Amino acid sequence: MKKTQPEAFTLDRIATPVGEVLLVTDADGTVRAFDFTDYEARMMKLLARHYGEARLTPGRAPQAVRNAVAAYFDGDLTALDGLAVKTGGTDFQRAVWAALRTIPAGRTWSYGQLAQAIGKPAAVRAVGLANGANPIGVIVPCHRVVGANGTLTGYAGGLERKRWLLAHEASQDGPDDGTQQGAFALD
Amino acid sequence: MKKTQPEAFTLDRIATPVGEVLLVTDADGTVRAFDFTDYEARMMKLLARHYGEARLTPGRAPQAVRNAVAAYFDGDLTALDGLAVKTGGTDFQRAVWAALRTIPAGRTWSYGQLAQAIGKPAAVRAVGLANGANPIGVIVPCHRVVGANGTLTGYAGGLERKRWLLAHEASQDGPDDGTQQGAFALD
DNA sequence: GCCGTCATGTCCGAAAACCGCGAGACAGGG
DNA sequence: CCCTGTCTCGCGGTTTTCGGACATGACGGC
Repeated sequence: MKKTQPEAFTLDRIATPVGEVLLVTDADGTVRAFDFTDYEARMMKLLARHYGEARLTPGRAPQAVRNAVAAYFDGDLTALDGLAVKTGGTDFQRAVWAALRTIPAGRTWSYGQLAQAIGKPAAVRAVGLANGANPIGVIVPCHRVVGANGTLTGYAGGLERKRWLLAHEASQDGPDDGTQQGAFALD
Repeated sequence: MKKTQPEAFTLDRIATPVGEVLLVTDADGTVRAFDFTDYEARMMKLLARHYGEARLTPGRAPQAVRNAVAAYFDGDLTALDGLAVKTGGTDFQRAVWAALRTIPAGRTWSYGQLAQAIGKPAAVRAVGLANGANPIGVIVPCHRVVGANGTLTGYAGGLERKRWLLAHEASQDGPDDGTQQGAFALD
């Protein structure tokens, strides 16, 4: 029974403008999961899938990480870029998640563009799947992917939040950088 | 992705009258696996299943364990009884394997008796399955289980060896203890 | 006696379902 | 004619489900 000790993680909770978030870090201070409190069940399921009954002990994440999160929501859009993250998942999923982090704040990609970026232009739909299975929301910016026609299509934390995040990121440097960053519907 | 460090085991090889055996022990000297060399692939598969890519380093098992094994094959049939063992597997399987160790040398049970012993008299066939999945041959004496009519039915190390082991155990104290220990076919 | 039948737990492979897509066809409405 | 909304279909990983195979044995029919 014992299966090579369950690996101990720390579970922190932080308030943000879009609701409280859950932040899971390991002993090295590397981020393992990040999600909104009202989707806690989903996060737990992903953690269980990747790490097999990992032990979560409530506690405080490293100050550097907490600061970065706060800074991001405060308007410093690149504050999260330096954070170390680690995930489980299949090779394909990890490729998708890695590509996500290359999308700059304020910009959006379509699922097709993302598929192309990882060298599998036809795996468009699978990319959507992997996107939805992202265990580290916001920090790994899966919200920066929208439909080819600009619709938001979906978000694990609720479309409302996806809309808010994109607006938050777009509002900083204005729409004059030539890309279609403002193409999503603000309702 | 690293999954909670692989747990280090020692792999020893010992010569016996029925061929070389593989003996896997952990840092505590507890036996984790025991099988015949010509079925190495099967043992590796079981180890992988239970411990997920456990690291095996060739080496020497604790002398106490090596002595016990030698003593058993030399005629001291109870020499293995004191050895500590540890396994993975499901609750059901562990129940079966635990029950196996209560069968004294020189005696045999039927699969039905074994099923009854663990409180699931109907799970006869499942007991056979669990028996076949036993990662610690000989020490956990799965060879002491035979068909209700006395046929040997099967053995992961080859029926030849099952036959040898039973004969070895029966030859020591004679058939006059009243039980059906000599009921198996010696070919 | 010999044979088919059924209960039982676990693993394994195959198949299907599931989708946070996107391109193309088509019908309406200005 | 152009633009838009709706529908259909093919795409491709991942997860789930399902069915079979087994180290058996008790039972009911022939």
